[in-house]
Amino acid sequence: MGSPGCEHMGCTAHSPLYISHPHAEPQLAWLDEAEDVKPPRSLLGLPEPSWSGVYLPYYDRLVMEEKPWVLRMTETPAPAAPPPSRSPELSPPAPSQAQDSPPEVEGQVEERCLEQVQTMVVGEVLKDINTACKLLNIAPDPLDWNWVHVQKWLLWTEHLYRLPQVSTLFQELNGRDLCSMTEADFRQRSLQFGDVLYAHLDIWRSAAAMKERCPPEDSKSAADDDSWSDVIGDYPSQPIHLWQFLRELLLKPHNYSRCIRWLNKEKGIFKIEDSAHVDRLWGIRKNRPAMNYDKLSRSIRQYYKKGIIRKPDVSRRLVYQFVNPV
DNA sequence: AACCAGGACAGGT
DNA sequence: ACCTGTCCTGGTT
Repeated sequence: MGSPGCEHMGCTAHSPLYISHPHAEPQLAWLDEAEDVKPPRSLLGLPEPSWSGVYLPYYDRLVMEEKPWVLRMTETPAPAAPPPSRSPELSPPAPSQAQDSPPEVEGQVEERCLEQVQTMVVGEVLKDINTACKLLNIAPDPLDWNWVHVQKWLLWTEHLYRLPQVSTLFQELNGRDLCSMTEADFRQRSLQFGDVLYAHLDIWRSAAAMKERCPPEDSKSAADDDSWSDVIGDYPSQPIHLWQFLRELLLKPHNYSRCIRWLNKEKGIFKIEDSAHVDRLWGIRKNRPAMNYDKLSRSIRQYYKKGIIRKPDVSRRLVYQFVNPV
C-alpha cells in the first residue's frame, strides 16, 4: 500500500505533535476554499500561547489532526511517557518564564486563565463525545457498551482518525471488557494503533468518570452552552433521520469539515466533500455496512418532495441545501 | 467514473 | 403511513 505521507499537505508545520497516519488522505480541505471554518484562534479571547501547559492525558495525540489550533502543546509530556491517568485531571501549568510583572499577580492571572482554558478544553472534549454519542446512538460511558456499541465506536474512531481497519481485532468485546484492558493489551491486539485506541478510550472514560464525580447541575455554570447536559442527556436518542445526521455533522466543523461542510450556513447550503466518508459514517450509524453514496444520495433525494432538502438554485455536484436553515 | 433524478419495491417502525 | 435501504434505468458532468 502506498501510503501518502502528510508532508505535502503541510500538516507538520502547524502541529508539532502531529502523528502521521499511514492511511491519511488528503485533508484540510477547508484550507482551499474555506468560507466558514477557520481555526478559532481565541475562543476565549486568550492569546494562543496560553494553551501551552494544558495537558489532558492523550487528548493532544488525538485531536492535533482534528483541531491543530486547539491544543498547541509545546512541551507536553511525550505521549508514551506519562502513565495514562484514569482521571481527567489536568496537569499544573508549566512554569512560565516569568517576565517583568510581579510574580504573584501574574501567577493569579495565569491561574485564572488556565482555569478558564481547562474548563473550555474539557467542555470541548465533552461536546465532541456527546456528538459522537448522538451520531452513533451509544451511551457516553464505555462501561455501558455492549459489543455492538464497541464495534460502532471502533469503526467511528477508525474513520475519525483515519486508522486502518482495527475493529476486527476487538471483536466480541463489550465495553467492560474493553475498559479492563491495559494499554499493553491494546497494543497486543493492534501493535500500531493500540495505543491510539487506548488513548481515545481513556478520554471517554475520563469524561464518564468526571460526570460521576461532579453533579451536572453545578457544572452548567457560567458558560454558554450544553457541554454537560448534553453528555449526560438521556439515551437512547433512537431513530435519527438522515437530514438530522447530516446537520449534526455540519454543526461540528472542527471534526467533520473534511467530509461535509457549509458553503453558506445562512442559506443552509452545504457540500459533501468526501462522499465515501459520509456514507461510511451513515452506514456505521445505521448498522448498514453496505451503505454507499448512491443509496445515501437516494435518501437525500426523497427529501426533495418533502421540502427538507433541495438542490440549490445553481446546482453543483455534491452540494445540497436545507430548505429551512437554522 | 462519479454524480444525479426518480421509479419501484421491501422491510422495519 | 412513513422512512429509508436497495436496486434499477437513464441522463449529466
